[in-house]
Amino acid sequence: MKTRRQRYSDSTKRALVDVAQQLFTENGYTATSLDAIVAGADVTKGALYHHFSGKQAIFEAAFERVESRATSGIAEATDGHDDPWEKAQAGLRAFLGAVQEPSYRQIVVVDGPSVLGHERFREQEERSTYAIVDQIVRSVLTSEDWDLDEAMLDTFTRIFFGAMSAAGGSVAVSEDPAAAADRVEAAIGFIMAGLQQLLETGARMPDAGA
Amino acid sequence: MKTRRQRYSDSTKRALVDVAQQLFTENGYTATSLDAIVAGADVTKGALYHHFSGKQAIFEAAFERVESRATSGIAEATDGHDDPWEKAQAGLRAFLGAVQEPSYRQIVVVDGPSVLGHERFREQEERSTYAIVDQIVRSVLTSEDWDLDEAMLDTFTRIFFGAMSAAGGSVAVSEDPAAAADRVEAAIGFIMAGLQQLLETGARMPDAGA
DNA sequence: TGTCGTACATACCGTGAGTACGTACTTTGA
DNA sequence: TCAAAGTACGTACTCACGGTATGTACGACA
Repeated sequence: MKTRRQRYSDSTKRALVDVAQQLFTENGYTATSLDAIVAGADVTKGALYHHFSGKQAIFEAAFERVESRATSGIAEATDGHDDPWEKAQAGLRAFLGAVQEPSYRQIVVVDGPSVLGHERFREQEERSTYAIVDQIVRSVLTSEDWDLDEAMLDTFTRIFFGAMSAAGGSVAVSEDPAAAADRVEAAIGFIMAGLQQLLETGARMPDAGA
Repeated sequence: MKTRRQRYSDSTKRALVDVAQQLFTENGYTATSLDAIVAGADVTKGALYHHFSGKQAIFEAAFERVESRATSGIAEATDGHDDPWEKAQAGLRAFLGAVQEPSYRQIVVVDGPSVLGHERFREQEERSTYAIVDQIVRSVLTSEDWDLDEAMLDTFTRIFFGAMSAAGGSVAVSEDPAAAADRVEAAIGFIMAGLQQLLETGARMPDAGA
């Protein structure tokens, strides 16, 4: 049972993150001042510094919210598909959609690494969108007929995650995003099909541990 | 013929970029003050603002230098190979090496997008490392026996470029970079081999224009 | 009903990017 | 050769912004 005080508190905190997310999305991190955020939320710096330890902290709150929304969106899209291949298709489509959202592009892709730092950024990603991609890649590249060791599966996930992120970014700036997204889906589908075929024919990795 | 004044001028400018690159690499963009840069170069802010329009401009100078060094390093590695496949192997290896350099990781990968902005960042990349990757991908994925249209080749380049960047980043933070690099090379080689095999057997893209 | 902690507001400080202006030196033209 | 002009800086300052220190009102709880 939330007390009345807590409800007020929660609402101002939510208002702060709301405004922060919007301003960070529109102007980027450095061009967004705390004064603008507290003005937009109709509070003062005292309130902000009561709820957050500083600018980076409120950015991270917005970051987590955006990542979380993207993650649940993708998870929702993959649910209901049992076939790994269909699941991958649906996930890829949802991923490409999520990456095109302005908030995601600016807060996660552009400002995320520099504000949070590389390792903290990776931590955040690894327990959200990356985790989903990892799961999908594993289900598609794993079978009774062949096996890849753990390190190699990780490598493939990294590669596909990077490929999809970059592709998503190019889709977003394309003049015909729908067509670009179709091309990306086709290309990645093609790549996965080639991989499966190679694995089925029992091809060995080209000197993986040289 | 350079006048004496110009030589002095050039040397201070070079000194400024030298120090800037080092400090940006060590501390990141925002944590590097212009005062620290001019102190390291033994000049004053007047000198800096005479040569550069501001902090972003001197960052961009450092950025271009780092990108240029990476580009020439990769180009050097691919030269001398005539076979597209060997060229791709050498280029990939050089790319993975370049991405591991601290200056490249911090200035280009981490701070680049947020400081320069997404579109300006893309411009810079497109005329340096991206151009090389594009060339290599084209040479490997083009043959007399099959053809991909221009847009599809672009898509593949984007995908491979993103894959290699992400993979390079993970190689750099790995505890055994050499082994990680080997795995990445193997994985990408595997992907390319699968693609070639699919193309040779005349497989069509899975509904590319659906 | 008093007191204690929470949820803010207000006033202030320090840092750092950017600017205005001064100055020495060097090239250029008569 | 000597003034005039432009270049390559140095010095001193402003201002915006992140952060802090301190005050205060109000709900919870005894």
